[in-house]
Amino acid sequence: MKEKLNALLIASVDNCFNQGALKKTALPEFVIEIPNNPEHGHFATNLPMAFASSQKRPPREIASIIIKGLVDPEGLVEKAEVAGPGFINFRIRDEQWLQGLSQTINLDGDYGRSMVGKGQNVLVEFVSANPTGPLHVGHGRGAALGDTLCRILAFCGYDVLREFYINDAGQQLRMLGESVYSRFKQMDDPSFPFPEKGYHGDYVMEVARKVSDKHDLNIIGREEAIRLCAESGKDIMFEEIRETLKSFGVSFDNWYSEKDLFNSGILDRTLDTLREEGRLYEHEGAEWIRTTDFGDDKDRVIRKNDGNFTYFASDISYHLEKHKRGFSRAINLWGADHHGYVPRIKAALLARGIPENWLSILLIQLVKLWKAGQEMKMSKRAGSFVTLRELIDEVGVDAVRFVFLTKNHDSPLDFDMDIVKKQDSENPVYYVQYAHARICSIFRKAEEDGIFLPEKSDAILRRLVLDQEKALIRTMAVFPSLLVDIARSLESHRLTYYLTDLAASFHRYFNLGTKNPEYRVVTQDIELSQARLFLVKAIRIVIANGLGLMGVSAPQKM
RNA sequence: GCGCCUGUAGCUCAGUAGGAUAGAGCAGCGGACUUCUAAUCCGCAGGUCGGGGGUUCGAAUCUUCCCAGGCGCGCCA
Repeated sequence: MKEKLNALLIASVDNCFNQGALKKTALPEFVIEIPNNPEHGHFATNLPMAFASSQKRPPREIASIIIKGLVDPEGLVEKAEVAGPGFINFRIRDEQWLQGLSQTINLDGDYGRSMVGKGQNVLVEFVSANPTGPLHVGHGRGAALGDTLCRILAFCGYDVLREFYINDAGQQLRMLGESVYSRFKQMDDPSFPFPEKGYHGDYVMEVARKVSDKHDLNIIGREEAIRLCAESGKDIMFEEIRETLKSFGVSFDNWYSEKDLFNSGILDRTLDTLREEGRLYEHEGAEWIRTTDFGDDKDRVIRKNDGNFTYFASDISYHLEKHKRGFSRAINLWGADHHGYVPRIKAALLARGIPENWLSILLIQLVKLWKAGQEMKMSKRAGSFVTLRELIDEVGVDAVRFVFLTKNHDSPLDFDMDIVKKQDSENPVYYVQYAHARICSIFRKAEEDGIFLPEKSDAILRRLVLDQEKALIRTMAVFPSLLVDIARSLESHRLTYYLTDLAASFHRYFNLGTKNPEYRVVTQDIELSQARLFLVKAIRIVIANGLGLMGVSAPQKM
C-alpha cells in the first residue's frame, strides 16, 4: 500500500510540474509513514516540507498544490489533506484495504515474500565458533539472529548462502589437543601437568575418555598422541556443535575450513597479490600489512618472525576469497568483543579495492544469564559456562529463539531463565503463539457450527466494518514492507515487535466478543462470520509466516 | 590514554530513514471468564528520553562536549 502511495505521489508531483504549478526541481528525499495519531489518517508524508527549500515556497502551500494535482486513477485515496506544518495526510479507501486482505489470504504462506533482493547473492557468515568447546549462550544469540536474518533475506528474494567458518588450523586446536592429552594422563596420574592456557571445561575430560576408548594413547609418542587428541577432539566438538545447531533449527550451506585455506594455496595467493601491489612490507623479521593507508590506526602483522601466519592473515585471505567467490555483498555476525577487528578487516578489503560497505558486520552484544535472581558469570577459561545445549534443554527452542530476537543486536541482553522457563503469561513467546492457537480454535468452533469459508472472499469482506477490524487489516498490510525494511537495516528484532503488536490487536479484538456476542467471530450471521473468519485467517497467516521466519513454531493448540 | 557500543517509566526493553501528544512487557493498584481458549482483555498510576550546548519549520533520533556503564586496543588464537 505504501508503495502504491509512493508511486501515486511521484506521479502527482510530475503532474504539477507539467501543469506549471510547481517549479521543476529535483525530487527531495521524503518519507511516507504511518502516523501514531489515527486522526492523521492512514499515511502521512513530509514531502511538502522537504520540498520547501528547492521550491522556495511555504510547505503548506506546496501541500495543497500537490493535493490539487493528485493523480489517482485507481481510486486509492479517499481523502488527502494538509496538516500541521506541511504534512499531507492520506486516508485510503476501504476497498483498497480489503483488496490487500484478500491478497494476504490468497498468497497464504507466500504472503510477505518479495523480489527486492533479486539478482543479489549474499554470503552470511555466523556462529563460526571454534571447535574447541561446546557452543555457549552467546553463540546461541548469534545463531538465532543470523538464522532469522537469512530466512528473511531469502524471503525477500536474495540468494543467501549461510556459512560457518571453522578455525581448524591454529594454535587453539593444538591447545585442545594438549588439554585432552593431559586429562587422559591424569586419569592414571593426577599430578600430570595441565597446560597453562588449556581448556578447563569438564567436556575436555569427556573428550579424553572418548578418544582413549578408541585409541591407545600410551603406545604412541607424546607428540603424535597430542595431534590425535587435537584431531579427534575437534571432530567430536564439531559434531556436537552441528548437532546443537540442528536442534536449534539452524542450518548452514557451507562449512568453510581455515585449514583448507592454507592447503589449497588460496592464502598464499591472496598474500602474493597484496605483496605485488605493495601493501605488505618486512619489518623486524615479520611481514606487515599497511592497513593504516585505509583507516586502521596501526599496521598489522600477518607473518610473525617465527614464520607462522597470524590468524589475521587467514582472516584477510578468507574475506578476500569471499569477494572473489562473486557475492554481491557479505554479512558477518560477530561477538561484540571482536569489534576492534572491524577497521582492520575493512582496511584489508579496501586495499584490494573492495568498497567498505560490501561487508556489513553486525556486532552482537553479550548475553547475561540470570537464574534465581543471580547473574551466572561465564568464564570459558575456568570452564564455567552454560552451554547452548543446556539452555535449549531447560527452556525450549521456541522460547530461547524468541527471547534472543527481542533485542537489537547491539544492546546487551539479560536472559532471565526463571521467566523464560515459566509456562505462563510472563513468558513472552506464548503471547504470539497463543494468538495463533486461539485462531485455530476459532476455526474448530466454526467447523462445529457448520460454518465454512467460500472460495471467493471479495464480496463478503465488505462486512468488516469495525474499527478494530480495519486496524487489523492495516497492520497486516505492513508485513511485506516491514520485511523489506529488515532486509535493509538488518534489524531482525523488529519482526518480533511487529508480531507481538499484531497479536495484541488480535487479542483485543477477540475480547470484544467476551462482552458482546455480536462481536464474536462466529455469530448467528453466517456471512458476517465468514468475513471475520477470513480476517482471522489472514492474521493466522501473518503470524505463522512471521514465526516461521523466526524459527519459532506456531502451535494449533495450547 | 585512544577507539567502538550503550544510557528512554521502579525493572527489562521498543521507538518504523529527523516528524505531529514518547510506547510495550513485567512489577503495583482496581476490574472482566454460565461465552469462539483468562497463556487473554480493560482501567489507574508511573518520564527534565543521562546532562549541557549546536544544526532546523521540527531532535529520543543528527552533531559536539561532559558524566556513567560495557567491550576492545598483542609478532594471542
